[in-house]
Amino acid sequence: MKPRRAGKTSDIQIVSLAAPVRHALQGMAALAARPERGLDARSVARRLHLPEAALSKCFQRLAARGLLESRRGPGGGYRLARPPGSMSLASIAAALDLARARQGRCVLNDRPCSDKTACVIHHAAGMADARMKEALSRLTLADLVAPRKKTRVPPR
Amino acid sequence: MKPRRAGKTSDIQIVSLAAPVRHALQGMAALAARPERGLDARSVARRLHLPEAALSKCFQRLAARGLLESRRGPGGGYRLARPPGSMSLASIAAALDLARARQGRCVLNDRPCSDKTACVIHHAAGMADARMKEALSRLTLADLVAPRKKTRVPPR
DNA sequence: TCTATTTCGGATATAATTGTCCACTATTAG
DNA sequence: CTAATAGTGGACAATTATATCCGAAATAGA
Repeated sequence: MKPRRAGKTSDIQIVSLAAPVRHALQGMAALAARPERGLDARSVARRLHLPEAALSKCFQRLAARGLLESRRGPGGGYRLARPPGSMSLASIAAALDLARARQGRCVLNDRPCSDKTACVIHHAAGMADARMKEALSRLTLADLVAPRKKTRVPPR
Repeated sequence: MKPRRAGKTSDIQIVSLAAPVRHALQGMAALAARPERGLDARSVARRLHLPEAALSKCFQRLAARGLLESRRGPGGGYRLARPPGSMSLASIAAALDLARARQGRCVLNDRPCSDKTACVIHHAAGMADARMKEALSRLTLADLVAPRKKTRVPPR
Protein backbone atom coordinates (compact mmCIF):
# COMPACT_ATOMS: atom_id res chain seq x y z
CA MET A 1 0.00 0.00 0.00
CA LYS A 2 1.13 3.48 -0.49
CA PRO A 3 1.08 5.63 2.56
CA ARG A 4 -0.53 8.86 1.65
CA ARG A 5 0.96 11.09 4.22
CA ALA A 6 -1.22 13.97 5.03
CA GLY A 7 1.22 16.62 6.00
CA LYS A 8 3.80 15.95 3.41
CA THR A 9 4.69 17.68 0.25
CA SER A 10 2.51 15.15 -1.52
CA ASP A 11 2.60 14.46 -5.20
CA ILE A 12 1.13 17.30 -7.05
CA GLN A 13 2.39 17.25 -10.55
CA ILE A 14 3.73 20.60 -11.43
CA VAL A 15 5.12 20.11 -14.86
CA SER A 16 2.45 19.53 -17.43
CA LEU A 17 1.77 19.80 -21.11
CA ALA A 18 -1.35 21.22 -22.67
CA ALA A 19 -3.76 18.60 -23.91
CA PRO A 20 -3.31 19.46 -27.59
CA VAL A 21 0.42 19.09 -27.20
CA ARG A 22 0.01 15.67 -25.68
CA HIS A 23 -2.27 14.65 -28.49
CA ALA A 24 0.06 15.95 -31.10
CA LEU A 25 3.05 14.15 -29.68
CA GLN A 26 1.25 10.88 -29.44
CA GLY A 27 -0.29 11.27 -32.83
CA MET A 28 2.96 12.08 -34.52
CA ALA A 29 4.60 9.19 -32.79
CA ALA A 30 2.00 6.99 -34.40
CA LEU A 31 2.77 8.50 -37.78
CA ALA A 32 6.46 8.06 -37.16
CA ALA A 33 5.87 4.37 -36.87
CA ARG A 34 5.17 4.30 -40.59
CA PRO A 35 6.89 7.28 -42.10
CA GLU A 36 6.39 6.25 -45.71
CA ARG A 37 2.71 5.61 -46.00
CA GLY A 38 1.11 7.75 -43.39
CA LEU A 39 -2.25 7.34 -41.75
CA ASP A 40 -5.52 9.18 -41.63
CA ALA A 41 -6.42 11.16 -38.57
CA ARG A 42 -9.36 9.05 -37.67
CA SER A 43 -7.54 5.79 -37.40
CA VAL A 44 -4.71 7.36 -35.45
CA ALA A 45 -7.23 8.77 -33.02
CA ARG A 46 -8.97 5.47 -32.64
CA ARG A 47 -5.77 3.61 -32.15
CA LEU A 48 -4.64 5.95 -29.42
CA HIS A 49 -8.04 6.51 -27.88
CA LEU A 50 -7.87 10.21 -28.51
CA PRO A 51 -10.76 12.49 -29.44
CA GLU A 52 -10.95 12.41 -33.22
CA ALA A 53 -11.88 15.97 -33.93
CA ALA A 54 -9.31 17.30 -31.54
CA LEU A 55 -6.52 15.28 -33.00
CA SER A 56 -7.61 16.35 -36.43
CA LYS A 57 -7.22 19.95 -35.43
CA CYS A 58 -3.74 19.30 -34.14
CA PHE A 59 -2.73 17.58 -37.33
CA GLN A 60 -4.13 20.38 -39.41
CA ARG A 61 -2.07 22.85 -37.54
CA LEU A 62 1.05 20.78 -37.83
CA ALA A 63 0.42 20.39 -41.53
CA ALA A 64 0.06 24.12 -41.88
CA ARG A 65 3.41 24.59 -40.19
CA GLY A 66 5.01 22.11 -42.47
CA LEU A 67 5.67 19.35 -39.98
CA LEU A 68 3.15 17.10 -41.61
CA GLU A 69 2.11 16.51 -45.17
CA SER A 70 -1.53 15.95 -45.83
CA ARG A 71 -3.21 14.13 -48.64
CA ARG A 72 -6.89 14.36 -49.28
CA GLY A 73 -9.28 11.95 -50.81
CA PRO A 74 -9.68 8.23 -50.40
CA GLY A 75 -6.58 6.66 -49.01
CA GLY A 76 -5.39 10.04 -47.95
CA GLY A 77 -4.21 11.12 -44.53
CA TYR A 78 -1.15 12.54 -42.87
CA ARG A 79 2.48 11.77 -43.12
CA LEU A 80 5.61 13.12 -41.53
CA ALA A 81 7.19 15.81 -43.65
CA ARG A 82 10.63 14.88 -42.46
CA PRO A 83 12.34 11.87 -40.94
CA PRO A 84 11.32 11.20 -37.35
CA GLY A 85 14.84 11.57 -36.03
CA SER A 86 14.95 15.15 -37.19
CA MET A 87 11.86 16.38 -35.40
CA SER A 88 12.28 17.28 -31.77
CA LEU A 89 9.38 17.15 -29.39
CA ALA A 90 10.05 20.76 -28.58
CA SER A 91 9.59 21.81 -32.17
CA ILE A 92 6.28 20.03 -32.26
CA ALA A 93 5.10 21.63 -29.08
CA ALA A 94 6.20 24.97 -30.40
CA ALA A 95 4.50 24.44 -33.75
CA LEU A 96 1.07 24.45 -32.24
CA ASP A 97 1.70 27.49 -30.16
CA LEU A 98 -0.95 27.64 -27.57
CA ALA A 99 -2.09 30.50 -25.50
CA ARG A 100 -0.54 28.78 -22.55
CA ALA A 101 2.53 30.74 -23.49
CA ARG A 102 3.16 32.70 -20.36
CA GLN A 103 6.15 33.97 -22.17
CA GLY A 104 8.82 35.54 -20.10
CA ARG A 105 6.51 35.83 -17.14
CA CYS A 106 7.79 34.98 -13.76
CA VAL A 107 6.58 31.66 -12.48
CA LEU A 108 5.49 33.25 -9.28
CA ASN A 109 4.32 36.56 -10.47
CA ASP A 110 2.03 37.22 -13.35
CA ARG A 111 4.11 40.01 -14.66
CA PRO A 112 7.54 39.76 -16.18
CA CYS A 113 9.95 39.17 -13.39
CA SER A 114 11.71 42.19 -12.05
CA ASP A 115 10.13 42.35 -8.67
CA LYS A 116 12.52 41.37 -5.90
CA THR A 117 10.11 39.12 -4.14
CA ALA A 118 9.85 36.95 -7.18
CA CYS A 119 13.42 36.41 -8.07
CA VAL A 120 14.39 33.53 -5.87
CA ILE A 121 11.76 31.22 -7.11
CA HIS A 122 12.14 32.65 -10.54
CA HIS A 123 15.60 31.27 -10.69
CA ALA A 124 14.64 27.90 -9.34
CA ALA A 125 11.72 27.65 -11.68
CA GLY A 126 13.89 28.73 -14.53
CA MET A 127 16.06 25.73 -13.86
CA ALA A 128 13.12 23.40 -13.94
CA ASP A 129 11.81 24.95 -17.08
CA ALA A 130 15.17 24.76 -18.76
CA ARG A 131 15.36 21.14 -17.76
CA MET A 132 12.08 20.40 -19.38
CA LYS A 133 12.81 22.30 -22.54
CA GLU A 134 16.16 20.66 -22.79
CA ALA A 135 14.55 17.28 -22.58
CA LEU A 136 11.94 18.19 -25.13
CA SER A 137 14.56 19.54 -27.48
CA ARG A 138 16.75 16.54 -27.18
CA LEU A 139 14.08 13.95 -27.71
CA THR A 140 12.81 13.27 -31.19
CA LEU A 141 9.94 11.36 -32.62
CA ALA A 142 12.34 8.56 -33.29
CA ASP A 143 12.80 8.23 -29.58
CA LEU A 144 9.13 7.86 -29.01
CA VAL A 145 8.95 5.08 -31.53
CA ALA A 146 12.11 3.25 -30.62
CA PRO A 147 13.05 4.51 -27.19
CA ARG A 148 16.43 2.85 -26.87
CA LYS A 149 18.20 4.56 -29.71
CA LYS A 150 20.54 7.36 -28.89
CA THR A 151 19.70 10.67 -30.38
CA ARG A 152 21.99 12.76 -32.40
CA VAL A 153 19.99 15.48 -33.89
CA PRO A 154 20.60 19.00 -34.89
CA PRO A 155 17.14 20.42 -34.26
CA ARG A 156 15.08 21.68 -37.13
CA MET B 1 25.80 29.40 -25.11
CA LYS B 2 24.88 27.70 -28.29
CA PRO B 3 23.42 29.83 -31.02
CA ARG B 4 19.69 29.69 -30.82
CA ARG B 5 17.97 29.17 -34.08
CA ALA B 6 15.68 31.71 -35.53
CA GLY B 7 13.26 28.92 -36.29
CA LYS B 8 12.63 29.37 -32.64
CA THR B 9 11.77 26.45 -30.56
CA SER B 10 10.55 29.64 -29.05
CA ASP B 11 10.18 30.42 -25.45
CA ILE B 12 7.03 28.79 -24.45
CA GLN B 13 7.05 28.43 -20.77
CA ILE B 14 6.35 24.89 -19.88
CA VAL B 15 6.69 24.84 -16.17
CA SER B 16 3.99 26.80 -14.49
CA LEU B 17 2.10 27.14 -11.25
CA ALA B 18 -1.63 27.42 -10.93
CA ALA B 19 -2.84 30.94 -10.34
CA PRO B 20 -4.06 30.28 -6.80
CA VAL B 21 -0.66 28.90 -5.91
CA ARG B 22 1.03 31.99 -7.22
CA HIS B 23 -1.31 34.17 -5.24
CA ALA B 24 -0.80 32.16 -2.11
CA LEU B 25 2.94 32.30 -2.34
CA GLN B 26 3.01 36.00 -2.90
CA GLY B 27 0.46 36.63 -0.22
CA MET B 28 2.26 34.59 2.34
CA ALA B 29 5.48 36.28 1.48
CA ALA B 30 3.80 39.54 2.32
CA LEU B 31 2.66 38.14 5.63
CA ALA B 32 6.12 36.82 6.29
CA ALA B 33 7.38 40.35 6.08
CA ARG B 34 5.62 41.06 9.35
CA PRO B 35 5.23 37.76 11.15
CA GLU B 36 4.10 39.25 14.45
CA ARG B 37 1.21 41.43 13.51
CA GLY B 38 -0.24 40.01 10.40
CA LEU B 39 -2.35 41.73 7.80
CA ASP B 40 -5.83 41.48 6.46
CA ALA B 41 -6.45 39.89 3.10
CA ARG B 42 -7.67 43.02 1.47
CA SER B 43 -4.61 45.12 2.07
CA VAL B 44 -2.33 42.30 1.06
CA ALA B 45 -4.25 41.96 -2.18
CA ARG B 46 -4.09 45.64 -2.85
CA ARG B 47 -0.44 45.85 -2.10
CA LEU B 48 0.36 43.03 -4.48
CA HIS B 49 -2.23 43.93 -7.09
CA LEU B 50 -3.93 40.61 -6.72
CA PRO B 51 -7.66 39.94 -7.00
CA GLU B 52 -9.03 40.41 -3.51
CA ALA B 53 -11.65 37.72 -3.43
CA ALA B 54 -9.32 35.19 -4.93
CA LEU B 55 -6.57 35.83 -2.46
CA SER B 56 -9.07 35.70 0.33
CA LYS B 57 -10.04 32.22 -0.73
CA CYS B 58 -6.45 31.12 -0.74
CA PHE B 59 -5.88 32.46 2.73
CA GLN B 60 -9.00 30.81 4.03
CA ARG B 61 -7.79 27.53 2.76
CA LEU B 62 -4.36 27.98 4.19
CA ALA B 63 -5.89 28.91 7.51
CA ALA B 64 -8.02 25.79 7.44
CA ARG B 65 -4.90 23.72 6.90
CA GLY B 66 -3.16 25.39 9.76
CA LEU B 67 -0.56 27.33 7.83
CA LEU B 68 -2.15 30.59 8.74
CA GLU B 69 -3.88 31.91 11.81
CA SER B 70 -6.88 34.07 11.26
CA ARG B 71 -8.56 36.63 13.41
CA ARG B 72 -11.94 38.04 12.59
CA GLY B 73 -13.33 41.41 13.24
CA PRO B 74 -11.83 44.85 13.10
CA GLY B 75 -8.09 44.79 13.20
CA GLY B 76 -8.22 41.14 12.35
CA GLY B 77 -6.55 39.41 9.48
CA TYR B 78 -4.08 36.66 8.84
CA ARG B 79 -0.77 35.77 10.33
CA LEU B 80 1.74 33.03 9.75
CA ALA B 81 1.16 30.11 12.05
CA ARG B 82 4.83 29.26 12.11
CA PRO B 83 8.09 31.07 11.48
CA PRO B 84 8.71 31.83 7.80
CA GLY B 85 11.87 29.80 7.68
CA SER B 86 9.98 26.67 8.57
CA MET B 87 7.43 26.81 5.76
CA SER B 88 8.52 25.53 2.40
CA LEU B 89 6.94 26.76 -0.77
CA ALA B 90 6.11 23.19 -1.59
CA SER B 91 4.11 22.76 1.57
CA ILE B 92 2.13 25.84 0.70
CA ALA B 93 1.44 24.69 -2.80
CA ALA B 94 0.42 21.35 -1.46
CA ALA B 95 -1.82 22.83 1.19
CA LEU B 96 -4.21 24.25 -1.35
CA ASP B 97 -4.44 21.10 -3.34
CA LEU B 98 -5.90 21.97 -6.63
CA ALA B 99 -7.56 19.84 -9.20
CA ARG B 100 -4.50 20.39 -11.31
CA ALA B 101 -3.24 17.29 -9.60
CA ARG B 102 -2.71 15.04 -12.54
CA GLN B 103 -1.35 12.74 -9.98
CA GLY B 104 0.75 9.95 -11.27
CA ARG B 105 -0.37 10.54 -14.80
CA CYS B 106 2.11 10.45 -17.55
CA VAL B 107 3.02 13.85 -18.85
CA LEU B 108 2.44 12.71 -22.37
CA ASN B 109 -0.44 10.40 -21.92
CA ASP B 110 -3.57 11.09 -20.01
CA ARG B 111 -3.55 7.78 -18.32
CA PRO B 112 -1.08 6.58 -15.74
CA CYS B 113 2.10 5.78 -17.54
CA SER B 114 2.63 2.22 -18.48
CA ASP B 115 2.35 2.50 -22.19
CA LYS B 116 5.68 2.09 -23.94
CA THR B 117 5.28 5.02 -26.23
CA ALA B 118 5.06 7.34 -23.27
CA CYS B 119 7.95 6.27 -21.19
CA VAL B 120 10.80 8.21 -22.69
CA ILE B 121 9.28 11.57 -22.22
CA HIS B 122 7.78 10.38 -19.01
CA HIS B 123 11.20 9.98 -17.59
CA ALA B 124 12.47 13.28 -18.89
CA ALA B 125 9.43 15.08 -17.60
CA GLY B 126 9.81 13.35 -14.32
CA MET B 127 13.23 14.87 -14.04
CA ALA B 128 11.91 18.32 -14.69
CA ASP B 129 9.11 17.84 -12.25
CA ALA B 130 11.45 16.55 -9.61
CA ARG B 131 13.63 19.53 -10.21
CA MET B 132 10.80 21.88 -9.64
CA LYS B 133 9.54 20.13 -6.56
CA GLU B 134 12.99 20.02 -5.15
CA ALA B 135 13.31 23.73 -5.60
CA LEU B 136 9.94 24.37 -4.04
CA SER B 137 10.77 22.14 -1.11
CA ARG B 138 14.07 23.77 -0.50
CA LEU B 139 12.85 27.33 -0.59
CA THR B 140 11.00 28.77 2.35
CA LEU B 141 9.01 31.90 2.90
CA ALA B 142 12.04 33.38 4.53
CA ASP B 143 13.81 33.15 1.21
CA LEU B 144 11.09 35.09 -0.50
CA VAL B 145 11.36 37.86 1.99
CA ALA B 146 15.11 38.06 2.27
CA PRO B 147 16.64 36.03 -0.51
CA ARG B 148 19.79 34.37 0.64
CA LYS B 149 22.84 34.97 -1.39
CA LYS B 150 22.86 32.55 -4.20
CA THR B 151 23.76 32.73 -7.80
CA ARG B 152 21.67 35.69 -8.55
CA VAL B 153 20.71 35.33 -12.16
CA PRO B 154 19.60 38.29 -14.17
CA PRO B 155 16.41 37.79 -16.15
CA ARG B 156 17.04 36.74 -19.70
C1' DT C 1 -26.12 46.85 22.62
C1' DC C 2 -25.10 48.77 18.23
C1' DT C 3 -22.04 49.28 14.42
C1' DA C 4 -18.24 48.73 11.54
C1' DT C 5 -14.90 45.45 10.21
C1' DT C 6 -13.19 41.13 8.80
C1' DT C 7 -13.17 36.15 8.09
C1' DC C 8 -15.98 31.96 6.48
C1' DG C 9 -18.20 29.00 3.23
C1' DG C 10 -21.27 28.06 -0.23
C1' DA C 11 -23.19 29.37 -4.53
C1' DT C 12 -22.56 31.56 -8.59
C1' DA C 13 -20.43 34.08 -12.47
C1' DT C 14 -16.64 34.81 -15.76
C1' DA C 15 -12.79 33.34 -18.38
C1' DA C 16 -9.81 30.07 -20.54
C1' DT C 17 -9.18 25.77 -22.36
C1' DT C 18 -10.52 21.96 -24.81
C1' DG C 19 -13.54 19.36 -27.80
C1' DT C 20 -17.41 18.92 -31.25
C1' DC C 21 -20.18 19.92 -35.16
C1' DC C 22 -21.17 21.05 -39.84
C1' DA C 23 -21.03 22.80 -44.38
C1' DC C 24 -17.59 23.05 -47.73
C1' DT C 25 -13.66 21.99 -50.79
C1' DA C 26 -10.19 19.09 -52.68
C1' DT C 27 -8.74 14.61 -54.18
C1' DT C 28 -8.70 10.06 -55.75
C1' DA C 29 -10.44 5.46 -57.06
C1' DG C 30 -13.32 3.23 -60.09
C1' DC D 1 -17.81 11.60 -64.52
C1' DT D 2 -19.24 10.20 -60.24
C1' DA D 3 -19.17 8.91 -55.67
C1' DA D 4 -16.89 8.29 -51.69
C1' DT D 5 -13.10 9.73 -48.78
C1' DA D 6 -10.61 13.22 -46.14
C1' DG D 7 -8.91 17.52 -44.91
C1' DT D 8 -10.32 22.72 -43.87
C1' DG D 9 -12.05 26.34 -41.23
C1' DG D 10 -15.31 28.61 -38.54
C1' DA D 11 -18.79 28.61 -35.19
C1' DC D 12 -20.37 26.55 -31.24
C1' DA D 13 -20.61 23.50 -26.91
C1' DA D 14 -18.60 21.42 -22.88
C1' DT D 15 -15.33 21.38 -19.49
C1' DT D 16 -12.31 23.18 -16.29
C1' DA D 17 -10.12 26.88 -13.90
C1' DT D 18 -10.44 31.15 -11.82
C1' DA D 19 -12.70 34.90 -9.67
C1' DT D 20 -16.74 37.15 -7.50
C1' DC D 21 -20.76 37.65 -4.65
C1' DC D 22 -23.44 37.32 -0.64
C1' DG D 23 -25.30 36.07 3.75
C1' DA D 24 -23.63 34.65 8.15
C1' DA D 25 -20.62 34.51 12.14
C1' DA D 26 -17.16 36.63 14.95
C1' DT D 27 -14.73 40.54 17.15
C1' DA D 28 -13.47 45.10 18.70
C1' DG D 29 -14.72 49.54 19.98
C1' DA D 30 -18.05 53.17 21.15
